[in-house]
Amino acid sequence: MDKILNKQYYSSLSTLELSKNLLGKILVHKDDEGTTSGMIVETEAYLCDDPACHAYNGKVSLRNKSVFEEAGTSYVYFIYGTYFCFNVAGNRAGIGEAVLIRALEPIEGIELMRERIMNRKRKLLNIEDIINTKVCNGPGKLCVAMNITKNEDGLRLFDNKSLFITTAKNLEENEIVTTTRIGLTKAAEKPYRFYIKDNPFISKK
DNA sequence: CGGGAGATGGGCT
DNA sequence: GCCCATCTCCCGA
Repeated sequence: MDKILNKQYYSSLSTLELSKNLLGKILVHKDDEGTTSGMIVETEAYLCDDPACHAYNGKVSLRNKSVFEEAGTSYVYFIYGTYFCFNVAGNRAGIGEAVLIRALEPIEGIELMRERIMNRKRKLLNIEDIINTKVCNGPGKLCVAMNITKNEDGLRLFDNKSLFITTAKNLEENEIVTTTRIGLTKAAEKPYRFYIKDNPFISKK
């Protein structure tokens, strides 16, 4: 039986290790509309000495405070006036590091995910993707599909009944591809993006 | 096909 | 005012 990842799990790994280790795990969100879940297939690491990280320069604001919380805390932020991105804080409290969840392979609640994407005001309607159940292939899109918003910011994923990550199969090192991050203007060359080799649900090659 | 532009709004990363 | 860890559409080839 899959178990909810606990506090010890999150705090025992470095943020880079956590980024790789979360691949293959299951993200679950339960809310009024139902349960959605998916296997994490793509992540990116953001470290505290990294110009692309929201915690770079150490300043804590209302927006980024969750990235400084203890490992295993959710950090959700709003971007491009349209989307949310879901991260898991890494390292210990006071150190601003996080893992961005970029893509999921849907498991539970696929119809609900489809509905949410179809019903959006600003449309997310790549019909080919929706037919192929690619409804979580990107950080903004998976937040729509799983209904993750600012309300889900700052939750302790190891101690929460509606939003958490569970164990699943462990991946071999050779199933993980390491490459550069996507969409950045700063520190774009760092090899901090990880995804499951040959998995069709990643956001892009 | 690949590249570029546009939508859109909160926080100044 | 301008930036942005996005996504889709549309254009030219």
